Amino acid sequence: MNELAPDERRTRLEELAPELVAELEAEAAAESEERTLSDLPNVEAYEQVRMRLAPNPNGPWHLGHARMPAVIGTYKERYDGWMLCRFDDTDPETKRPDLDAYDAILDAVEYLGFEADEVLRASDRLETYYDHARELIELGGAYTCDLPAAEFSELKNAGEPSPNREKPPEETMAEFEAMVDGEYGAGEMVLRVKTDIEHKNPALRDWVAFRMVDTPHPREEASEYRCWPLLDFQSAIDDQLTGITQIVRGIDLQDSAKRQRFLYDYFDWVYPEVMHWGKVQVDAYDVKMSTSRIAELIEAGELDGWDDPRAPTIASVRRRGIRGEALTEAMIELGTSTSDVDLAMSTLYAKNRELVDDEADRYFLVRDGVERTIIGGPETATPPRHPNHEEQGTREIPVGPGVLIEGEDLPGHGERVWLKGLGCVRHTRDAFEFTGEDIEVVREGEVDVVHWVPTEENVPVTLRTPEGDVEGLAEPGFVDADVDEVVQFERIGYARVDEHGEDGSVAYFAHP
RNA sequence: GCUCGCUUGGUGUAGCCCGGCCAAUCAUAUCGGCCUUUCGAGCCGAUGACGGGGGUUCAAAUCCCCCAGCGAGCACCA
Repeated sequence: MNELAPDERRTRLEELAPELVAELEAEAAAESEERTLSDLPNVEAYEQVRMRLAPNPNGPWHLGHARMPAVIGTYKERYDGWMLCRFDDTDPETKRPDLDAYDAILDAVEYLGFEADEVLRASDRLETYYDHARELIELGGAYTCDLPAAEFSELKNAGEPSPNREKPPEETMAEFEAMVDGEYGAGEMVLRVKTDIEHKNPALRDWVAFRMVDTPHPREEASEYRCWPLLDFQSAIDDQLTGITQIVRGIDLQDSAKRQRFLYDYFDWVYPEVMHWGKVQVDAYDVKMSTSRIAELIEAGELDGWDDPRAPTIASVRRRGIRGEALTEAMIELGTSTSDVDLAMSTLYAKNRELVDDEADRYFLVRDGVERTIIGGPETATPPRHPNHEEQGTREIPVGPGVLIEGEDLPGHGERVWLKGLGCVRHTRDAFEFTGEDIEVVREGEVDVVHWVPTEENVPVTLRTPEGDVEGLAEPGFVDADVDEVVQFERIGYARVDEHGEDGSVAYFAHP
C-alpha cells in the first residue's frame, strides 16, 4: 500500500472504506477553516466568550489596526461570542483624541466585516473610575504621591518606597478628592497603586493610576475633567465591569496584565485570559505606518488625506477597491504570534484578486501612448467584458482613423503586433496596416498581443497608484463603468472607478 | 543596567504545551509547463525553512542548559 502513489492509495481506500475517506475529508475541511487562528485559551471556563476592541481614537486607522477587529471579530464568530468596541480615550494631551476618528474607526470595523455589540467611550466613564479608585484607597491599595516623576523613578529603581507610601487612607482619600476636583495642576499629584516596591521587575512597582491633565478633553462631555486614569487602571476596571473573558493585545502591553493583577487582587476579581501579539509591519510603502506620522504628512500637504493611495491606511486600500474581507483574511493568516510580523501586500492583493476577478469588467487603458494611423480592418472591435465569462457579453470599441498603444508595446518597423479584440497589424511607415492574419500567429508565439485605444472618443483617466499618479487614455466605454466598481485594465491591473468628471475619469489602482 | 518575551523557506503560518506518524503543513512569492486574443484566472510542476552550540533520550522542530540575534516594558502615552 505504501508503495502506491497518494492518488492510487486514495482510490484504493475509497474502495475499501468509503466512510473513512469522508471522515478524513471532513477533518481536513474543518482544519482549513478553523486552524488559521489557534483556539482561544480556557473557553470552557466561561459561559460566553466576551472580547473587546480597545482603540485609541487619536486618528483613523492604519493597516496594522485591521488586525484587531479581524482577529477578535473572527473569534467572536467562531465562539458565537460578544464584542465590545471601547474607545480608550483617557489622554486628552499626548495622544489627543481626534473627534473624527471615533466614527472612522467604527466604519473601518464594519468595512472589515464586523460589528461591535456595544460601543463605549472611556471618557464617558470617569465617575466609574473615580468610584473604584475610592474603593481601592479604602482597601489600602493606593496612595497619593506628589513626588516628581524623575524622583520617584530613582527611588523605584533602587527598590525604595516613596515617602508617601504609608500615608493613612484618609489623607490619600482627601488628596484624591482634591485631584478629582481639579485642585492640582499637571505633574503635582498622582494616585499610585501599591504593588510591591521590591518586585524584581521594576516595571511593576507602584504604578500610576491617575494623574492631572491641564488640557481639556476634546469631547465636550468630558472637557471639565482634569483627573484622568491611565490605561492600566481604566482598562482593568472596564474589562471587569463589561465581563471581558479573553483579551488580545499588543506585546507592548505585555506587562499590563501583570500590573493589573495587583488591582484584581485588591478587588478579589479574576483576571481574564490574555494573549499578546507582536507588531505588524507592511512592506511596499514609503510612508511609515504610524498614526502620528501619517497625520503629519497630511498636515504638511504631502499626502492628500487618510485615503491617499500612498498612505498605508485602511481608508486608502478601501478606496483602491480592496475588500475588507481580503484584509481580514490576510490579517487572520498572520496569526497571533508574539514576534513581529511583516504583512506582504502581495498576499493581500492575492486575496483580493480572488474576490474581485469574477466581476471585474475588462477595459483598455493606454499610458504613455503613441499614435498610429490604422489602414484597413474592421471599424469596430468587440472584445469580451470578461474572458472567462462569455455571458457577461462584449464591449464595443469604435476604431476610427487611428489608435494609441503604449510606447513599450510599439513593434519595430516591419514587425507585427496583435491589437487585442481587433486583429493583427504590421507597423509600416508610421502606420498600422491590417494584415488579416488568423489568431494562429499569436498561438505560435510570433506576434504579441497588446491593448490599445482609439485616438478619437477615448477617455482621459488619472490612475492614482501607491507610487503616484499616472495619466492614461481609456476606451470610450469606460465612462459607463459604475463609480465604485472594480475593473481590470487589461495588462495593467485592477482598479476602482472613483469618479467620472467633465475632464476625464479618476481610478484608484488596486493591484496587478 | 533590571525585567519579560520571541527566533520554522523571500514573506506569513501549522506543528512545539502532551518527543516518534515531520526527509516538516498551508498560503503567498519566484521560476517553468499547459491553457488563454492579458503580464489576469485556472490547472500542473519546481524552488525554498526548524538561529548556533551543548545535553537528556532508542528517538528532539518539539524537553533542559548556554550563546547569539530580534522585540518589548522599566512614562504622570495608549
